[in-house]
Amino acid sequence: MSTPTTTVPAETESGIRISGAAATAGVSARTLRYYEELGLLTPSLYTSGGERRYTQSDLAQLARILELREVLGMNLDEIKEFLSFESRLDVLRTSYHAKKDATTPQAQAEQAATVQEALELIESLAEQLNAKLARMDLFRSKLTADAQRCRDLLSELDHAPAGSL
Amino acid sequence: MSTPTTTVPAETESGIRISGAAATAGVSARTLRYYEELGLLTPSLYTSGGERRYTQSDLAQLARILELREVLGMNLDEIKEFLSFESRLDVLRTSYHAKKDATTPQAQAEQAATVQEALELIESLAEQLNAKLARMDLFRSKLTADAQRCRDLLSELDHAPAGSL
DNA sequence: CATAACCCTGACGTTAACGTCATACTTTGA
DNA sequence: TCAAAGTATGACGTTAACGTCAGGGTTATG
Repeated sequence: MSTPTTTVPAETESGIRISGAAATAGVSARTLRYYEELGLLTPSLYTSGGERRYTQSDLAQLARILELREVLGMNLDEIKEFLSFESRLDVLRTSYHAKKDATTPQAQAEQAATVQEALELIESLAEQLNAKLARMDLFRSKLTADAQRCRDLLSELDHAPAGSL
Repeated sequence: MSTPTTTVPAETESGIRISGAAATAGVSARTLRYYEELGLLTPSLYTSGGERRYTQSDLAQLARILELREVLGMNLDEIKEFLSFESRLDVLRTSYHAKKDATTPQAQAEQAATVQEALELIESLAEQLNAKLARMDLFRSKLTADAQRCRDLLSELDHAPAGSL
């Protein structure tokens, strides 16, 4: 309300600092630097002094990376390839819908090839995923059966009070 | 048909040799030796000369280990712990059903504790598995959606012949 | 029964994915 | 403005899960 005496509440240069980003993602700062080194996640901006500042979308990207790693068990190279295809596809989609077919036939052919490649990657991934899901489900049913047998054993042990016979 | 002149088809000392076992399991001989070193898989017998010979049940055990590793993403220590609980449970079950409650109350309490522990391990594992399955399923649906969008894009590109407009 | 084809036990090498530490610079908050 | 807290950049350390190689026995087989 009064004269703005440069009393901005926080963050001289806005964005999340590296340790904050690491903490919210549940990883270490070293991990973030390492991912950047591999080209997996580059912070949206740097301060003039050279510090990394992460945005929300950076954090979202990071979450995706971690999901690919933890849930699908991909290694960082596979993740990089996957992300690369994804972003290439995104570029294609937006550019395609923006400047509707103002492209040359050669460019169109290239685009089609990229999409084709991405489609094949995705389908192969989906196939592997399905196979894995099936095996995991089978394993789960075995597990629940085992658990039931444990419970049976326990109730037997309980209902045979001390030294019956 | 004729006199059996010691013409046995194969294997002086029976059992599968290490490279054969490794080949059928799709791993290396080094891996089998390593697993033995960690106490994960000990061959059922050794020849007098000191060579490892694997049986079918050894191979089955190996297959389980690999499943735990590949499908569930366990590391070898976790696998060892899991297998240990499983075998302990097996011992309990058979001994319990054999010499029906000829045990002391203390032994019974111990058994119950072991079963309880195993049950908890199994349930926690099942829980983690379910969580992972859910996340994977969600990922799968995203993947199939992506694939569909790829196909849409492709058909658009195809049906716009060269430089339409 | 000789010999090619395996196998044994060390023991050192390798790779991915970070951990840790030193040194020097930046940012923040009183 | 100035100290405390955080950060950057090397660079070396670490761990799991094997790979690989040497030197020397063992097995299968023509």
